[in-house]
Amino acid sequence: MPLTFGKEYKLCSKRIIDAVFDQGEQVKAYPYIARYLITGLPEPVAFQVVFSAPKRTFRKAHERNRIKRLARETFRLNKSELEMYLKNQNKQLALFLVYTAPKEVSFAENQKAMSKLQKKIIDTIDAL
RNA sequence: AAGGCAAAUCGGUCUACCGCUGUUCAUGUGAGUGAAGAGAGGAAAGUCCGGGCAGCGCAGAGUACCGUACUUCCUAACAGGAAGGGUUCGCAACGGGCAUUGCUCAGAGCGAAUACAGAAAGUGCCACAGAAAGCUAAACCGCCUGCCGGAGCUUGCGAAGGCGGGUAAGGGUGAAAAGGUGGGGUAAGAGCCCACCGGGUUGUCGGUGACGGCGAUCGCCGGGUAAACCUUACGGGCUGAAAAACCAAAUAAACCCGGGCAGAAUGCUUCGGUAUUCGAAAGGGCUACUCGUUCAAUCCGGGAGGGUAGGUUGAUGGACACUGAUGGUGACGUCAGUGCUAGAUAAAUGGUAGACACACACCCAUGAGCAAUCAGAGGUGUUUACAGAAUCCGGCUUAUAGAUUUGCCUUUUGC
RNA sequence: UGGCCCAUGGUGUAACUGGCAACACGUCUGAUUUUGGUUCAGAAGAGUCUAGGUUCGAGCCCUAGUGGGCCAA
Repeated sequence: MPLTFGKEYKLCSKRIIDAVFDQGEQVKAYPYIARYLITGLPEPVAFQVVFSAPKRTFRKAHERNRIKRLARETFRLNKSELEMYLKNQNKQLALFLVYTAPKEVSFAENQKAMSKLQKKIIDTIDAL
C-alpha cells in the first residue's frame, strides 16, 4: 500500500460535511476528536478527511498550519491499516478531525494518538 | 575598547528517506507511471493611506459629506519620500548692561524635536481663585497727592478716619494679567525718554519659493484655544476580485401582491382615426439631497417558493529585478545589457533522522591581577526570533533571537 | 476579503459643552432579633484597556496598539 496522500483524499463537499455532523458517530483519542460517516464519495478512494484546528485556541495562521501539517503527516504514515480494512469491506468513509489540545503536541505522541484513533474507528464499525 | 541611537543588508546550511501543489518532457487506448525543474516574507501581519484593474447605459453640475494643510521637488498617486525654511528645547564661544568678578540680557555654532495654513472674518469656551480672563482694559492690598478732619504734643507741625484725584513700578490670585531687562525721569509712577532685545508697517536686495539680509519708520497695534465650531486653498463620483466576463449543469417565460404603456378640450372625419392646444401623475437607474438626464411595454418593484453548489479567464511579464553607464545636493530619472522569479482554492511549500555553523547558558584545565574580577582551550545542554501569500503594486505602522557593515554621540584607557 | 461597534469599583450601568469619576446590586462592620432573614446606620473598594500627544487641565479630543463583540457572503 503506497504512502501517497494527495488531493483526492481531501473532503471538500459541503453537503457530505453537513451529513457527517448530522448523522455521524464520534470517537475520541486525545488530542483528537473524530466524527465519521460511511457514505458514498465523489472520488474512488477509501476515505476522505478534513483536518481542522480551532481559530479560538490558535490565533496565528502559522500555528494552525503547523497543527494541521503534523496531523496530516501522522495520518499519512498510519493510514494503511484503515485503508486496507475499508477496501476489504468495500466501504467509503467521510472523516472530520478536530484538534482539541490547547498546545502543540509532539510528533511521537501524535503518531500514537492517530493509530489508536484508527483502531477505535475500525472497532466501532465492526460493532455495527 | 565598551555602550547608545539611526540607516542598510541578511535572518540558517548540507545529507538520507517518506510525502504535498503546479509546469515541461517521455510513455500509455486509458486510469496512470517515470524523469527534470520550480514552489512564502521583510514584514506575507495590521488593514492606516495611495494607485492599477473591473462594474455602475453616458460618468454630468451644484449642495452636503469626507480628507489634506510651511516651501520646492520626487512620484502613476499618496496622509509617503528628499532637500530646504521657520519655531521650540538643550549645550554654548564672542558680546551688551548693572555692579565689580557676581547677576542678568542676548546669542554665532553644534545637537535634538516638530500634525507647522488662518486667532487683525465671525461665534463659542477659559472651571476654582482673582478687582479684572480681553476692542477702546481694570484700583483688592499698596504708592503718591488735594481737601475735610482733628488724636496728640515740643503751638505750628500733624496720627486715625472721610471725600476726591493720580499711578499698572511692588504685593496678592491664577496655567495665563496687556512687550522684556537695565538706566534716566517723576509727587508717585508709566515707552514718559534712552540703550539692548522682541514686535508691527514699509522699502530694497537675495532666493523658483517658504523665508532671509540690510535700511527706514511706528513707542508698540490688541492673551490662549481651530487634535472647538469655523474660514481659506487643494483633493475625492460610488461600489469592490465573493468586482466582472465566459463555458457547463439545473430549473418554473410558472404562482401571489403592487404599479405601468396616461389624460382633458377643440376642430376635421369615410367613425377606423387624425391635427392643434392644454397638461404631464406615480415608479426604476445614474451619488445622500437638488437639478439634470434616462428607462420599457411578454415591462418594473416586492413576496413566497424551486433548481444549481462545477470549471476557465480575471490571476501573476510587472509603475518587475539585477548589473553597468550617466544626470541630479538628494528622493529619483534616463540609457544599455542580462534574467523570468509562488500561484494554492477549507487553501501546497512539510515530516523524521543525522551532521555543521552561529549564538546563549552552565561546568572547568589554565593565564593576568595583591584582590575583587577579567579572559578562556575543552566539555555538556538549548536548536531557532517575529511570523504563512489568497487580485496586484507603492508607502506607512506594528512584531522580530541573532549576525554583519556604515555614520553620529557618550564614557573609559593609552599616546 | 471588506466594513462597523465596545472597553469605567467584584457585577451591571452613569458622568451634559473637557473642570473634584456618580448610582444600584454585591462585600465588610455595627445595631435590632433567642438565631437567621428583613430593616436601619456606617465603611472599604477605581483613577477610567495600554502607550504617546494636544490643552492650564483628558474618562471625554487626536495618533498608534491590545482585547472583546457584530455584520455582509
